Amino acid sequence: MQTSGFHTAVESRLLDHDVRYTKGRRAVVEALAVAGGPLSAADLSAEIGPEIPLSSLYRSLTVLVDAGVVATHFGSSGLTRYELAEWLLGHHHHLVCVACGSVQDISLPPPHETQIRELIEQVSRAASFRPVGHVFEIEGRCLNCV
Amino acid sequence: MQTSGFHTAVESRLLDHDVRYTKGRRAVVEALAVAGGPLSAADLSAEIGPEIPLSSLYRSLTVLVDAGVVATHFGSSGLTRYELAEWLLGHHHHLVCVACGSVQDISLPPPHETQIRELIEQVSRAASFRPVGHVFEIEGRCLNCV
DNA sequence: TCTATACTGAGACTCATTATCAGTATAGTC
DNA sequence: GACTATACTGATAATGAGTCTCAGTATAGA
Repeated sequence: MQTSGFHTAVESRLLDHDVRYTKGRRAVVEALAVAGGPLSAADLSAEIGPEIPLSSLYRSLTVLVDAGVVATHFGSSGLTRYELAEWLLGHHHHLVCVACGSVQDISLPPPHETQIRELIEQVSRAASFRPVGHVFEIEGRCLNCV
Repeated sequence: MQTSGFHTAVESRLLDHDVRYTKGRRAVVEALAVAGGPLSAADLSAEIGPEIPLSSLYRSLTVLVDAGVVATHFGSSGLTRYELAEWLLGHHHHLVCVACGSVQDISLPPPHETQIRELIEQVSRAASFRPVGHVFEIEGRCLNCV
């Protein structure tokens, strides 16, 4: 992924939220941009290095989530993972490995995505539920854990 | 849901795992059986009452999960919720309220379920991924939180 | 350069969950 | 029924992800 282009997009989005695009926040966005799926805070810390302490990392994540730049993902194993929001990364879904816990992004063929959207409309209407998003994940074993 | 019938099924399953079906474990299964969606440990404790302390409750849950009687669900807000396994409850999906965190079970019309299964096959094959299950959740606002 | 305010780093803290350990209940055997 | 091995429980301590606090630092705007 080209990490140069969207830094300005992220920066202007943060400015809209009266928030600066500092070194620590930039490091988080950079690390998420090159990842192939959502990362935990520990993953991020390992990726970025010790120059950003965990407390600052968590705070950066909170700010970025509030500004809609980063999305949270609560997958298996019960720890929070983070990834860039869909307006940066595009709509996608996840392959979750039940053995090693890794998460890989995939995108679905457009007709299937349409099917899912229709399904959501139909089911939500029946349940008087107002949908704002959906999670579709395939659980299984990745190439390394077969 | 009739809670009488499957206690014997659960008991025999636990016996297969060399594990007893004790009062505390029975209370957990009973509480999950009457719930309309996955419950957190705190929910369960409130439901069951103080006669089962939290430490025992968590242990019971661990045993039941290991035996395949209970399934874990890691939803938003980062806390683990528990529900009866699919062989007891039937295959279903979730409506997750982003406001109050509640989770409601739904089942999809069979043709849609078939669509999803086919989609999973297709996507997994393309990614050399061996699927064992899937999560499909609709996020939005429930009737109480509109 | 000055000032107000946002941000950072270190460490204390919270809270869900897990581990420990001594005591209790239970199944199987005599 | 008594005995024994083992599973189970309850209380409590420990763990670990994530949050809060506070003093010090950086930055934007004047």
